[in-house]
Amino acid sequence: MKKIITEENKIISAQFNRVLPVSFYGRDTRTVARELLGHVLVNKNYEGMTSGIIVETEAYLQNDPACHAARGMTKRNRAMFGPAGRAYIYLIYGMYYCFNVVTREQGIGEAVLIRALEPVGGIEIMKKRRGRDKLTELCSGPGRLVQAMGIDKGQNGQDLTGNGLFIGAAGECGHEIINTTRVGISEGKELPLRFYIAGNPYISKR
DNA sequence: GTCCTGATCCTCT
DNA sequence: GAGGATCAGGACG
Repeated sequence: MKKIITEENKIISAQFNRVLPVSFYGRDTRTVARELLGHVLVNKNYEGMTSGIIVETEAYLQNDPACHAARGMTKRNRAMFGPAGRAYIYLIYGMYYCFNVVTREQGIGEAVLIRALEPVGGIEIMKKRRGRDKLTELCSGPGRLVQAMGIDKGQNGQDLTGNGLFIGAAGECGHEIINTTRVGISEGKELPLRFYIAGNPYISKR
């Protein structure tokens, strides 16, 4: 399993120009969360380009008590109600940012939280940003991957099909996907809305 | 205005 | 395994 993904890295690296279209995101949130696994998140800025394979996601649905959008639109969660394929970035615990991908049609507040990446490109930049050398400590958690990728709160609402921040399409990986319950929430934790690639060493623990 | 909470991570013990 | 760091948004008055 691990070998397949590592092999895939080289192929994916050459395929960054193929970007997932808006139609990919404008579907059922659980489907998007599951199908995002294996694709590649890319961020380009003045420091260079960083990228990683998405290995862990969580779906947040509109009628879900754990979802920020459950109580309607506010200034904070406005991006979740925007068009599909946009970024929703917010501050958590006063210190860390979480990166989400907006799904469904405009006006519906649903999104997919990206929880972990397998680092692929710009690893030296990631190490510098994180102050860590171990690959498994670069992107294994929502706050960590935002820091490693150099994602900024100013990118909240940004179109993920354009330049700079986007998700590149990877080929069929043939990986096994585990569907289980979410992490770090108090309500709605019984719902099986977390997805990750079986046996991947880069998923967040717990 | 004040208070409280939280989709986390890191550093200790 | 426990607790601290740190702050924007939301609830309330």
